[in-house]
Amino acid sequence: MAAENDKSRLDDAARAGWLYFIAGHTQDEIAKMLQVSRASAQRLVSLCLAERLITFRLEHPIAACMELAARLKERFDLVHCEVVPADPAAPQATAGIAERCANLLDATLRSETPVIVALGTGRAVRAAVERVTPIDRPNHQIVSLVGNISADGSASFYDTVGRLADRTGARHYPMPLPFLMSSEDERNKMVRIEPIAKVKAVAAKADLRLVGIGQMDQKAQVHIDGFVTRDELFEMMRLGAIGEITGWAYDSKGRLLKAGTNKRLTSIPPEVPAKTTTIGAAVGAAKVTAIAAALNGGLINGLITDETTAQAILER
Amino acid sequence: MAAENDKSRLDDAARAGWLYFIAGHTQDEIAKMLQVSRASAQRLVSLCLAERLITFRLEHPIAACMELAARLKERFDLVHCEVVPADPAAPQATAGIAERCANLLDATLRSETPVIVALGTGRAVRAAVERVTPIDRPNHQIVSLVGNISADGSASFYDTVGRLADRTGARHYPMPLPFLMSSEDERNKMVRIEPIAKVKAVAAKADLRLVGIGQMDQKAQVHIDGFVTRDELFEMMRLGAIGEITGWAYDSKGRLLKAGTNKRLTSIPPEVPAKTTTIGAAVGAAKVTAIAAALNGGLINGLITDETTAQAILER
DNA sequence: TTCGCGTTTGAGCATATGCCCACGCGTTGG
DNA sequence: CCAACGCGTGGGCATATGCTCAAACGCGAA
Repeated sequence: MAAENDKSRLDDAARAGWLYFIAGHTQDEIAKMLQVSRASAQRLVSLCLAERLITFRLEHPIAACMELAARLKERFDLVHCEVVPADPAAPQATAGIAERCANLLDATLRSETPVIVALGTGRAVRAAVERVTPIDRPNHQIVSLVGNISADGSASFYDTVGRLADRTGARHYPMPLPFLMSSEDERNKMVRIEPIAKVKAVAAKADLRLVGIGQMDQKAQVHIDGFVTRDELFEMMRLGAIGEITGWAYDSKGRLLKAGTNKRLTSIPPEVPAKTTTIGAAVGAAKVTAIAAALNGGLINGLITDETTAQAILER
Repeated sequence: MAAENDKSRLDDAARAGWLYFIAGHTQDEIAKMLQVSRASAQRLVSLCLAERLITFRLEHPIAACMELAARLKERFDLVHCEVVPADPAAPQATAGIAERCANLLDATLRSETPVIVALGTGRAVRAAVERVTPIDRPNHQIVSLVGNISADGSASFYDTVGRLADRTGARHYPMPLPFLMSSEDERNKMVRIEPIAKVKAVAAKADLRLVGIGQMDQKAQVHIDGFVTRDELFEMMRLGAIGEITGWAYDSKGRLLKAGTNKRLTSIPPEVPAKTTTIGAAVGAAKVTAIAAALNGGLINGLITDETTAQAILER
């Protein structure tokens, strides 16, 4: 009896679901057709969903991305996650994620109330800034998390802060320091001087941090860009470094190293775990380990990546 | 440019559809996520549907039935159509359709305003009547479309009208005539006498006609039940009869024959094309041709059948 | 540059939906 | 046998949705 009842109820649920989703009738119409109250029709439709009698299939590449993003968000407890379709023609292309980062920046900067945006390193971040829609927001503040003077004394071409400020009229705070100081003592001295302390103070209040994620291997961007020497890189690798965010090297568990270049680094250190919305932006097979570690260590609480990379992170 | 735009628009539509149907967000939430107005979010979801980016799949046997019913309704312009799941154990079982017929009768009779229900022949109709929920509706009227006296002079066991009246307290009008008269003249005389004319008048005002559909072959129910002789049956078949409704034989195009037993038949003739809601109830491979012809000829404008039969009708 | 045309946008409203509550019916346990 | 319980039901309300319409926008032509 109970089974019979359940069966007929599920039949009705299926009927209702069919009429609702496939035939496109309203629940009122369905109620009349099935000779029940509208409330019951609603329950049947709802039951149809609950019992998974009906499934939705999205026939579009985006679907997989949405799925991956949802899983990443769930798994790593992220406040924000976006996965863009992989570009088969250019697996390393940052264009896709840069567009999304720009969109995120646009959304943040659109606010009328003053916001503080902190920027880290990375090609994606730089490309994102180029794509931000110009908008006049003089009350916003843009702050750099990393020194913009490279080893040779020239200003780094990663002048993302300046670029973004240009587009928004916001006040900006580049960090007028070399990436690395020559010693721990000197670093500690420098970060206490007034202009730097000011930058730190602003950064500490940031509403959004957007940072690149670098892998620490022979092709590490920090080395390629000349911020750390080959020897420094190898030392950090020996110490267990597998990734870096704004220069701060961390190991495979996402723990910041307390040695090597990290002791001489002028960059503003990440919060651990991230409390401020801190979005990592990175793609590529080489970065999978670094991204996963950053996620596990709570160095970031948001991620923008592509389909291939997202897949790899989840499959680790 | 246009293509690029369209593509990104479809991407957004897919995103919106995913968020709406799969993640279960409201359109308001989606609007915020995608940085558009709620109205636009609604447009995106709607576009997602229109572009068939998303498809619904109902994982339930009922789904196929609903689909078949919709196609039958469309193809033959029916006012009502139901297809019940085929019972693999008993392909000829009328239980399923009887239940639906009973449901239809229930629904009709539940009305407080007086209704007139006309009943034809058929096992499904008889079984349906047995399943009708008793309800007190003394103002309704139940009228028979066929004579209830069989050839041997006894009252037919198809006393569906009486049974249904018992269950509803409705006034009922059996047709106190033999199924066939001995000649056309006699038939014409009989149908003009007062009690019969009254039945005809009531039947003409019926709100619902529920009729069985019989095939005209060697296993024709009208012959098995003794209403027509073997010779009469064969004559009708020779004249092109392939089916009958309330005894009225028709050909493969659904045209009523103007010869043979039809000239001596006392049953109330079908409207052609059916204007009153006239529901045919029948299942079985043997009846496919007869049902299809009745549909094509407009002898019925509604159908209750099973999955197998529905499939066969559509594949003809 | 300005004008006009077609498209897209967001406010607002009528409608549909989801959900809470009190009720009634059938079932179970004492 | 009755009371307590669970479950489904329908009414009613707050919210979400679909749609209309006027305004803004972009785009191409003069």
